[in-house]
Amino acid sequence: MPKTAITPPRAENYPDWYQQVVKAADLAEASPVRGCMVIKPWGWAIWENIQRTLDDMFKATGHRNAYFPLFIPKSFLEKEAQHVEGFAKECAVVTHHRLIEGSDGQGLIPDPEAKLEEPLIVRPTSETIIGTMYARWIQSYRDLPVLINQWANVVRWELRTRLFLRTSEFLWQEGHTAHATEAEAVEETLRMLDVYAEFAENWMAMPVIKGRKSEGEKFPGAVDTYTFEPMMQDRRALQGGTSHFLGQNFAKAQDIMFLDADGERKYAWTTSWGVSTRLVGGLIMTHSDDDGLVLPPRLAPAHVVILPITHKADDPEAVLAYCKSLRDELGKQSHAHRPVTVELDTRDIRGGDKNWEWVKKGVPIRLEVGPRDMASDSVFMARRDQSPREKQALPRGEFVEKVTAILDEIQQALYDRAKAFRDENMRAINARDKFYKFFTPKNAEQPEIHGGFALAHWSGEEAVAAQVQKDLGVTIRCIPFADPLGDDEPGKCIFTGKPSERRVLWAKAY
RNA sequence: CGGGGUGUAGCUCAGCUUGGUAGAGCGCUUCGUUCGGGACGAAGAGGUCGCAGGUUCAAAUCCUGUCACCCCGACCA
Repeated sequence: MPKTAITPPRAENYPDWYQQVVKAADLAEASPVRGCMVIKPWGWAIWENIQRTLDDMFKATGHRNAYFPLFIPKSFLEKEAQHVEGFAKECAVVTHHRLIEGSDGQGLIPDPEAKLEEPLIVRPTSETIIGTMYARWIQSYRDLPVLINQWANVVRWELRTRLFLRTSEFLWQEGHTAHATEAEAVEETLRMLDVYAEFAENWMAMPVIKGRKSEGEKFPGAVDTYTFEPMMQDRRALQGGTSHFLGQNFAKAQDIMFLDADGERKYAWTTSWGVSTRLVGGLIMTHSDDDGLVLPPRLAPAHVVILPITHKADDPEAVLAYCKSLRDELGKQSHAHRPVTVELDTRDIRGGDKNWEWVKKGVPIRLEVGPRDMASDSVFMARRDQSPREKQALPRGEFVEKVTAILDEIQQALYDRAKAFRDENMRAINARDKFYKFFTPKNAEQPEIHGGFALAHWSGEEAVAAQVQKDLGVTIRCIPFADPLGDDEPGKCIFTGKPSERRVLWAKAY
């Protein structure tokens, strides 16, 4: 029997560990369609919780949901030059609208008679189609701001995919707003970045660094891209989500104009912002351990799982009844705006298998309830943030009363642990050779987990950043709003010696 | 799109060099013993060996073609 539920452990082969966690928790699996995944019920339930929470936050900041088409006429994509350049090479294209029987057993082939006049692109993002509609809707400054979000799937034909982190089709939300003034649009962009960061930290228990993307890393067509970057347990950064200030670039490309109070016709200022199913990948890589998935209680599909131990009870039905009443009682408690959710696992499989299955699924609290507990009116509890073998007996009443507090404690413990890990692996670096050493594995054949977040001065030259990326695979993750180590002073670029306004965050990234 | 590799049972793979018509482990089903813990024994179900041609008395095995997938790069939420 392996010492841990997941083989290999993180330290041995991190990418493989990740795949095994996804598989063991039954979150998703590869589908027959290249690069596209099937999200299974447990994974989908996590996504639903993410969606619900974010959706509430979007509504609370004044946004409404709407829906725009999956297909975008090719010409729309062509309107914004940088935008085309950024996305053209990874688009799925629809060219026909009918299939016919081919000759010689070719099977079905596109009907040449049914070729589309203009190809349709499966949206890689919806700025162009939504902007086109905004151009129709916006006439006057009184029509502004337009604050709309859509939950949708998008397709980017990625060459290499990984479950949740990068799939050809992925699910996301994309907010698209239009404003009368630049200041308002910038404020919106930053507000939504804050919403994301708050969600990441308070719900996902995932500490993040907020900042602006460098020129080389920003969204195609944006004036400024803002991002939040958490550290995964292999010390790489994950771009959690982005919020873009689009200036008037898209408004000009799509004629989004309004008549202002001063009687002048002006271009609107637009923003867009999104997070995707990639967050599930981030959640996994932030908290999970060598025994599988670890879920923060606030997003867990189930808070508590009850494992009845009935095999040697005189009266198994009585144990089950005890478990059911416990479930109902717990369900009356609430945690983070939703009722405490309880799974009662009555399946006829071995207790050990059953227990480990829920360990691997990451449920925050497991309760073993058997005749002994029933006799003493107690429960036997194990927490997912502690060792799988660490269990404690608690009086039933006390447990029910404390369950919310225990869940809060687990939520906090996960955040603290993730933050401590990140802080341990983040440092200011003031010399080029130290920087290169930091990001170079000791064993090049089988690179161990190394590096982390480096805060180093950089003068803003893209060529320098490109060279670093080429040498080390390290990129500028963001120009932090506030230096996470507290040094916001200007200095000199560690690569060129040229003046630098502030330290920027460097890391290997997903 | 470059470089490497692999397609055999639900999964992981052996068999291929030296052709003789299919194997293991895990998983699954049933029974029994166990069990506050990922146990053990017995019996059983399950594959036209990616696909199409060719060579041969005979092809998982040799040849040709083709498709798909994986890994490493480049690109990317």
